[in-house]
Amino acid sequence: MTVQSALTRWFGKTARPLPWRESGVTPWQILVSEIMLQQTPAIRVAPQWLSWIARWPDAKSLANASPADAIRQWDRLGYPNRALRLRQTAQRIVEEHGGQLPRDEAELRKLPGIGEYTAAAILAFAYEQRSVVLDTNVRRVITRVWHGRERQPATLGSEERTFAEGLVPSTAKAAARWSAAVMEFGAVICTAKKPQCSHCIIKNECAWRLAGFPASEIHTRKQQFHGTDRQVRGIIMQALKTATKSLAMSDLELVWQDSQQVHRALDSLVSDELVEVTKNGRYRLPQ
DNA sequence: GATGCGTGGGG
DNA sequence: TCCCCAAGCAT
Repeated sequence: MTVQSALTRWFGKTARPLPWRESGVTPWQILVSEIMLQQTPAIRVAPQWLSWIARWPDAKSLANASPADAIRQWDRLGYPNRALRLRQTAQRIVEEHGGQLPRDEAELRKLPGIGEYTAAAILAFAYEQRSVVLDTNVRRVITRVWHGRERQPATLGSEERTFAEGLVPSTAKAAARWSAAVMEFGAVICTAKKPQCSHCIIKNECAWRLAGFPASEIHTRKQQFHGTDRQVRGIIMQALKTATKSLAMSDLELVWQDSQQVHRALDSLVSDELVEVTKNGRYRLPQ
């Protein structure tokens, strides 16, 4: 039995009951889940997806919502730019695609917030087309099982794409199932931090295990979060989301000790159109 | 191609 | 406490 069929069978038996996997979920709703899942764990997305879909079940309804409503409904999923782009995509779909999500990869990639991974995921999971779905889970599983290394390269290159494409089954349905299976396998078994190798059904095929689990080099430290503009942006957005009216600069300067940094973070939020300046020079979510 | 962009949970 | 990481994208 090939690794592909083993993981696909495993997925069929043990897949987590995530709400966007239920029958009757539309391609648009799959897209909403994919945007929410960008850099956010599925367990945190699930309840937010349910309430979002209950409020805005299709592109048209979201297109008619205000940015402020979308940002507030996004709640604390992080990266609120995603909420804005999702709403912009809804408007584009209504205006340019008759309210229907495109089935074409190039058309999907033109939409704000949809990149290489998300376009491939839509093709596979919403339309059951053959595509090369390469997220962090798939890259990690391929690196370990086929190349015998612990960690994938920092940047995704053409060699990785070519190799991954060669693993995708030729028929559309099998390809879509494989992508779902290998992603799930990376998310719950072949995890980054504490892989469950004792429960792994392909341990005898794993090049990483056969090589004795060699550790990869520690990569350069990421940006520290505490004290960054990112943190201040989050605090400002939280203040504006909970406010019942617009806030003055003097209000916002109270949310962080460094008022220079508040100014800088606020400027970037305005530039991102996550914050609006009123005629009176006050601040609020974009109406 | 490196960097910026939230938030929360786990070790 | 601190650090890592989580279905990436845009610039």
